[in-house]
Amino acid sequence: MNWNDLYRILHEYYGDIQWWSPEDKLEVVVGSILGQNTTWSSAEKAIDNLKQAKLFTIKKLATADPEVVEQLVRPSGYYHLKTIRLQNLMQFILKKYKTLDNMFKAPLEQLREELLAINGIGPESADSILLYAGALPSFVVDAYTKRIVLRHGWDADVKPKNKSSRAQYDALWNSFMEQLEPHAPTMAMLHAYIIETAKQFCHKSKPQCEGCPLYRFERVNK
DNA sequence: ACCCAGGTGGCCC
DNA sequence: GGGCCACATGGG
Repeated sequence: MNWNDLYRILHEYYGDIQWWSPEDKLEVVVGSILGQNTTWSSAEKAIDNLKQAKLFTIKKLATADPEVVEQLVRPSGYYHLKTIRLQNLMQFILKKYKTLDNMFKAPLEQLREELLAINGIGPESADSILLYAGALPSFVVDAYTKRIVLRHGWDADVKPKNKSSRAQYDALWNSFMEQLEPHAPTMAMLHAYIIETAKQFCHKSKPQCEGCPLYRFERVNK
């Protein structure tokens, strides 16, 4: 499967959908941590709590009492872990770049490595930050992306170096990065299409594939 | 009473 | 490196 073809068929099916246009870049950055392995509505609750508590700035989040933050982010789950991770990230940004706008002026590859070096930031969180907060062209490979790719057998020609989850992420990520133009809006839109398709037609245990545009596409191309 | 959700890191062999 | 597991709350 060529990812540009995937974009074309989903664009034809969904048109120009509006997925998520956050008012605030910090919301994306914080959301990349609080959204880990939870529903977005739960992460949003936690973000609202932080805003209500007037803690929603890099500096305040970086320096706030961890016990206070823990209670506020509780609805998003893993509240102890996520507090540590969130404060790690905020302290890094504060110390190294001061502001998000300044941070996103850094070269993509360098910034990606720096983010990945932070405890609590894995490849998906890093790429979400780069693509959705920084508008930098780094494709996001999430659970939805993996599930759709695996279910359709499109990973056959995407060989990871080993079986670690990180190698699998990298193999898929490299494939998207090689084929797609380095254009953030296109990458964001494709990712939005993938999420929409997975939510509608590609559930984890209960297959509800009826009507999925991807099966139609495969039939046509066989 | 299950199963699932936009992950990540630690530990053990 | 590869396999397993803790982390935690909320919704279907």
